[in-house]
Formats: sequence, C-alpha cells, structure tokens
Amino acid sequence: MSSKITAPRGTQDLIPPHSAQWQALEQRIHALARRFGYGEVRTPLFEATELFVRGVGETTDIVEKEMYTFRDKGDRSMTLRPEWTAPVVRALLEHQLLAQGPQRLYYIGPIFRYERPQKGRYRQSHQFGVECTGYREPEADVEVISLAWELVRSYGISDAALKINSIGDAQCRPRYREALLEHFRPNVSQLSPEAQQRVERNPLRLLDSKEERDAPFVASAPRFEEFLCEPCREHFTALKADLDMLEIPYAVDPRIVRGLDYYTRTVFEITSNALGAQSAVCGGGRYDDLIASLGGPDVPAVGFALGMERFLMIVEAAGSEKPSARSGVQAIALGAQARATLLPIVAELRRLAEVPAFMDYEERKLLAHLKIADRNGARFALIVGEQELAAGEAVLRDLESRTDRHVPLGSPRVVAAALVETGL
RNA sequence: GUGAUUGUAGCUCAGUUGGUUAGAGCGUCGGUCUGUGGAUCCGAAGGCCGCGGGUUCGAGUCCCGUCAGUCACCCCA
Repeated sequence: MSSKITAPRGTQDLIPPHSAQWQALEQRIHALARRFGYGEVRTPLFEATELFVRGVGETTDIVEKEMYTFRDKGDRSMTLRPEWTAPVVRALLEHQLLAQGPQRLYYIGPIFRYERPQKGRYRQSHQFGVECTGYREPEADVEVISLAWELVRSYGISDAALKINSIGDAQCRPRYREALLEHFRPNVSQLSPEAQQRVERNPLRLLDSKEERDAPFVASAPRFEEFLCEPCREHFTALKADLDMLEIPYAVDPRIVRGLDYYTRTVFEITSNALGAQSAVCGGGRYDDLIASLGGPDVPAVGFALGMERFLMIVEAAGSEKPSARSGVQAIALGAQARATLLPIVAELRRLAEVPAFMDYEERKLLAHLKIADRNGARFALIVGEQELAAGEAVLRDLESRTDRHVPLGSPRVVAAALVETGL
C-alpha cells in the first residue's frame, strides 16, 4: 500500500500529465502580463506575522483562524503568505518604488491558509494576480479587470461571468452601513442564525446570505448605489461606461462585498458554476487606503487575485483541451552495439532538436520498444539493430503514417542534424 | 473549527445474514509475433482490506477511536 507519509492535508503533488497544463497556464500568464506592461514581483514565502495582521485586517477570517504562523529560532512570529497584496505593498514600500510613480506588478505563486479542504479550496493553493498603484482613475480599474477577463477569454471559457459592484469609500460606506442596520435590526429575530451574527459583525455580508428565510429581507434591503457619495458614483458610472466601450460583458451585483477589509469603491468577481460551492475564480477591486494604512504614502491602488486551481477546473470543465499531438523521437536500439551507436545520436538530438528524444535502455524486442514509443507519444521511431549496423543506415519510422525511411549512419552530429533538417 | 460521507491491487471498483485459500476490469510485465506499434487471446507479478483497539469460536464485513480522501457550513481564490 501507500507509504505512511503522505502529502500534508490540503496539499497536492503536481505530476505529469497534469503538470503540463500548469506550465501552459503559467506561460500564458507571463505573456499576458507582459502585453499589459506588468513586471513580475516575487516576495518571500513567509513574512512577519504583523504584516498580515495590519494589512489584511485583524478581524478577518484569514487572520483570525487561517494563518500558518510559527516562531523562528530568533523567537520572531512569522507567517506563511496567506495572500499576496500585503507582501507586494511591503516590497513596494521597502524599495521606495512608489516614489517613482505608478507601478504595475504581477505575481504568480503559492499561498497558504489553514482550512478544511473541499472542492476548489486547499491549504496550499496558487494565485496569479496584479497590483496597479498610483491611479485613482477608473481607467486603472478597467485595465485590471480587462487583464483578468482576457485570460478567461483566451481559454474560450463561456460559462464565466464578471460581476462588479461599488462599496463606496470612507465617506459613504458608514452611511450605507447605518441604513442596512436600520433595515435589518427590527427583523433580526426572523433572520437565520448565521445572518443574526452578521448584523453586528459585518452588516455588508448580510447581503450575501444563502439562507432562504433571509431572502425577502435581503431583497428589500437598501442598495448601495443609492448611498454612494458623488465622487464614488461618478467613478462607478465611468467604470461601467469603459467596460461597455471595451465590450467586456458584466453584471452589477449588489451582493458582491468581498471579505477583506481594505477594499474601497470598485469590487469585482469572476465566477463559474463549474466550481461547486466556491464559485469565485477571481476576485479583486480597489484599495485606495491600504498603502497608507501600512505606513506608506497616500497612493491608491487596484488589483485582483485569481485562483489557479479553480481556473484550471474551469478550463477542464470547458473541455477545450485538445489531445496533445505526437511529438519527438524514440530511439530504439536492438543489441549492445546499437545502443552504443544511438546513445551519442540521442545526446546530439537533445542539443539540436526542440522536441523530446526518448530512449529505453533495456534489452527488449522491437515490438516492446514500439509500444513504449506509443506510450511516450513519440512521432517517430529511430531504429538501429544488426541489419542497420551492417547496412550503415538507420530506419526512421513515422509512427503516425506507419511509413519507414532510411537515414545514413555517420557521426552523431551529422545524423542528428540530418534528422532535425528533415523535420522531426 | 462543525457536519455528512468514503477508505479493499498502481487506478476504478465487487465482496452474500460475519465463515476458513481475497475478486474483476484497466494498467504493468511476458507470450501469441526469433525485427515493425494502440487490437485479440493466454499467462504472470502485484493486497498488514487506512491504522489501533473491542465484540466473536471466527471480522474486509459489526462496535469504538484515530488518520486520510471527498463534499458542505463558516469564509474565501
């Protein structure tokens, strides 16, 4: 059976062939970010615990119960990165980058949260995200949203939906909060137990309730749009106009409130119903006060985070993945002398060709070797046995068309070059 | 942290009201085919029945605990 030691709960090994999908996604992300003019930022896997407590919010679930926190040998409290925004802002401040004007950064890598795993939720997961600092204008929101949407579009995912909302700023949010409390407080006893807790703790989240008995109260609740202050309203209106202009389909969803403390004005999500209970694959928004609250200058910012595990689940559900074509060459040596002949040729091929060169070193029958070539997905088989050695030419078999061709044996470099020349 | 559910071969799963040597398919390896592939047929290897305790003459099967997977709640990517 399996060995006693297994991967820690909520983590997983990434092995072929699945790892190839990850490589493809990562490559696409790097190319996409590049086209938008974003540079990559990499931060440590762990940070001072204090950074997340201050950056994410003391009363958030992340800080209250989901952090992987430990003490190092210097008795410092450290925490495995549970999200990227706080570390990126920390790096921005540490290297004084904000003094140089607007910054466009993207990141890609693991985050850690101590949670019970379920579909689309793991203790180690991976996020791609961007942070755009220095712009208060809604064009920056649109830039960030369109970057995320472009990734979804490039995979041809049809069941993804973009939802946007505005949750106001320090001016108008307290007013809306009050209005919500006035609306719910008189009916508190009729709400679900979960909702009752939210009334005092986080009234905005009441709008997000899944309980049927809360639905009528949620439906009749005041909408944030009516309470937005004038600057916030203008920002939101301009954002919607810009999205229309770029032909990015969206829906305004007043129930999108986001879980982290630091958002202001624009919030958005990209959801898919391929994900089970966790429908959000991407979430983000504007956080104009976060940088200042971490001790930096008063610089606005907007960004998003996209869950890569969830994204690949959507990609898979969309079923747009094509079966990978045969590629590469399987070197088949029959006998010790043939092996000695082929080995340097394979080595040369690995220097010259873009496609994989496979070789099996056991003494097998030709039939068995060809089966291995099939399993490897090789396009060609390069066969050398006693006959070929005697004749001075190898057999190159096209495993797709089932046709043979002869190639003269010579110095490994010349043979490999000839093979590459004729197109492997 | 709470709840539901599932742990039997590398993978997917059978396994009778508890009954003695533990089953299939796929995969792997070999043969069929002394040098031309995804097929067919034949054969082989591969199991502390998640782990620990209990009940019983006897436990893969029943009970308790524990660990792990899955899904959901809370919350989020």
